[in-house]
Amino acid sequence: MPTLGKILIVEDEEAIVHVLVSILSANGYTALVAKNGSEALLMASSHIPDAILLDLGLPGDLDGVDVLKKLRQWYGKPVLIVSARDQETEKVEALDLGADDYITKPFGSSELIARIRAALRNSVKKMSGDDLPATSYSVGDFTIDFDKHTVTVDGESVHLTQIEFKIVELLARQPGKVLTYGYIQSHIWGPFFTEDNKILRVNMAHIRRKIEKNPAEPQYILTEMGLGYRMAENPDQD
Amino acid sequence: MPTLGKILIVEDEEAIVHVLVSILSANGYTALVAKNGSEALLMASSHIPDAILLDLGLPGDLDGVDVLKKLRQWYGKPVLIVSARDQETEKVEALDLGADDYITKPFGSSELIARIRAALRNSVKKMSGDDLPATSYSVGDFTIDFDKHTVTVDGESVHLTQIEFKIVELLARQPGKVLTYGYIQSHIWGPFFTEDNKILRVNMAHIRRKIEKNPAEPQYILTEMGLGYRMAENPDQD
DNA sequence: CAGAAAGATTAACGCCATTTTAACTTCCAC
DNA sequence: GTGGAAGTTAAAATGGCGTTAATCTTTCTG
Repeated sequence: MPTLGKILIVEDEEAIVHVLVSILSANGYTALVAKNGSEALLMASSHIPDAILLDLGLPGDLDGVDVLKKLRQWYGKPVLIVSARDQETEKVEALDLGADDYITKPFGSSELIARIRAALRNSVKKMSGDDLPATSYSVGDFTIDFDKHTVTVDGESVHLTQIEFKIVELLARQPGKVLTYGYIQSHIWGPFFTEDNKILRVNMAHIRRKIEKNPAEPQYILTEMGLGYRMAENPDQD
Repeated sequence: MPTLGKILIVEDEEAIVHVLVSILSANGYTALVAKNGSEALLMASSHIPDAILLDLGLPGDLDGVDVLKKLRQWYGKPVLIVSARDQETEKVEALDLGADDYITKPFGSSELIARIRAALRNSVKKMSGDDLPATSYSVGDFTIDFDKHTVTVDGESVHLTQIEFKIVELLARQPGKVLTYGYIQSHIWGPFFTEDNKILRVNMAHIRRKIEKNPAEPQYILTEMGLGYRMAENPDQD
């Protein structure tokens, strides 16, 4: 029987490694093991595994988050985080850095295998990138055309600058979903955006002054305090 | 008739063991028995039961809490605590360590079976997740969408603040399971939360005022006195 | 190439949603 | 009843967000 894929386990605790290896091999996967950060990067680059199981609590100079950052610079396949407690902040950080899923100990063998399978499946889907269909989005009297790079309110065309348009487009491609400040900023200004979000705030003020009838009570782009912004959703669609 | 599942009973008192075994087998389950901690760990790893009934008051070097800790490093299936008296601190500790539910002696056979069935159902649901983590949860007229960060009651969208949403999300990701005050607080306010839980109480009042039809008799988020809160479970759903 | 215009970033400040504190009431177990 | 635990409400404190204006940078244009 051919192997279903090579999985790299990055984990320092012997006991956990043992459990993971037996689960993986029992389900047709080949397991590789790295016990610290630098070893993980080495093995990843030499063996190019199909997926990586990464423990965030690693010993040594390179911790889990560092490894994830380094990996994401070139490694396009799934990285699943395996973490002891599910600490919200850790989880958000890891997912923001591009982790594909987050598995909390303890987990059953079937859950682990299911997650790995799902991640592999999604990665294949992502590669063959078939979808990017929507060419425009509308709510109420607001319309944005992604192709033509135009925005209209009440039939009146509105001029937005580069950055302003990008922000609105980002939001309008996932209407109804809250996009965090960090998420928006990383997509507009690249991965090395400043911690502070005041630039985003003034851009939002500009956008609202242009597209909202009453900027004090926005109807198209809503604020989620402490989180980010949300594009209003059209109740009829989606 | 095929068995509904293997249940491991960890209990030292002969009489109780006898009662439990007869209840279980009368209801279609296969019962295994371990009389102390090390025996329990051995049987768990060799037989991989579908659930474990664990008495906290065990004799020997390994007490119930120790067994639970060890189990939780690899065993992902339900562990139900069976405790003699209403020893609240013990129960809180066990729940914090990841126990799935608790049953207080004396208990009726129907209660025992109901709890076991619920635990097994939840565990199956969790495992069979062939896809990524659930994106929403509903009970009755209440729905929370984890992705979109929205909550609706009776079709009406309800606004929750950052902290309020986090609390509800935490509960809704493990419906039916009691989350202790300490567990909730550590997940919302980080590991250095204050001993007192009055802030959590205030937040719960706000949440209930927004989502419950009659906050005095909550139907979605229930209070477990001395322990914590529990999200109502919908027995009918998928 | 210079000067102007538009855009992007920075700084400062006031308001208000959110969070926390505090005081009190109600509920439940013994 | 009594005492501890949970629920409720209102007020104080905090900090996040929106906004305006000033400064710096880029692009456009004659």
